[in-house]
Amino acid sequence: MLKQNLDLKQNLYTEFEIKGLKDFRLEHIFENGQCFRWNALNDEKTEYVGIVSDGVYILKEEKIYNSDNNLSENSANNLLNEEYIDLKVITNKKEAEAKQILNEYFDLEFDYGKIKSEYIKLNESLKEAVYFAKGLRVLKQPKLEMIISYIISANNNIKRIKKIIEELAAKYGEKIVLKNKVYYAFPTLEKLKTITLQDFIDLKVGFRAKRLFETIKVLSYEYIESLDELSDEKLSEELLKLSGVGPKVANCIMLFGYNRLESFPIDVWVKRVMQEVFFDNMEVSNLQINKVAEKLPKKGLAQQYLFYWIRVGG
DNA sequence: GTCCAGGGAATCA
DNA sequence: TGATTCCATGGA
Repeated sequence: MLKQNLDLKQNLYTEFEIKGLKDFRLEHIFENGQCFRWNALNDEKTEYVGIVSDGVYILKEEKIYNSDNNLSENSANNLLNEEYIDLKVITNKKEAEAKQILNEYFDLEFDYGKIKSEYIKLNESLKEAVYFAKGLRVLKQPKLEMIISYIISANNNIKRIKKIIEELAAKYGEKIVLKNKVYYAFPTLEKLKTITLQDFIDLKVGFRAKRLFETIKVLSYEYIESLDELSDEKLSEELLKLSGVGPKVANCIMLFGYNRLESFPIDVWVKRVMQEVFFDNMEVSNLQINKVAEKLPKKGLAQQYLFYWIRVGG
């Protein structure tokens, strides 16, 4: 009897809508390399399931409409800021808490209209990228998860990174049930500290095993949170002390975990698109790329539009 | 400065 | 199909 109640309780879920979202498209947000725990549920990529700390969320784009409340086609020709979207949410969390978490996670208070209008005046290619990825947002993701995930990401591809993180969560994370399906939260730091070097090798993280093991040993939640007080420069300095964290990884952690919109991670794709847009396809150093990037306001955000544009539009 | 480390996806022949 | 290339970091 007791067990049955427990199962029933685990299968409780909440369903609600968030209405009138601007600058918001699930595909643009989830398919640009900033997160690893969201998976599309349909080919149109209008419905996703994902995990945020200890919550599972099924998100579905319900209705897209313009300011006159007319239904709108998903067309690249639509003017910026014209579209609104209603999002259906199914979650194991209570409605009020879920709303608060999603509001923070998607940074819904941040106004993309202003920065987008700056970008489209700045450069033709950037304008094209912004129109192409108009529903893109930079997520505010859990910091520990970002540190570990981006160490795993070093010299790796997104598909495999996702697979490794899924396995890590399945082995060491808390179980979460939603609609009779089982999901796993990203492991807590306490749990991560129980993972041996051999365990990491068994997870097939390759040469990153030692880096992960070493870094987890020195981390604490207090330390991770305290870094939030630092300037961009100091934060970067601290992150670079961690084993497995170089300039690219540090910038990813800063941009996606600490919401530092001036961080500019340069991977092979960003290098490619920057060379194409600003250097007439000439081979240049990261130093030169950074110099050009300095001229872009909130350059981490600009980097995201360009990355999505070159990878998906390309 | 140059080389290499696992692993698997992507791209090539 | 099988071979080759790609990928970000750190240690030798």
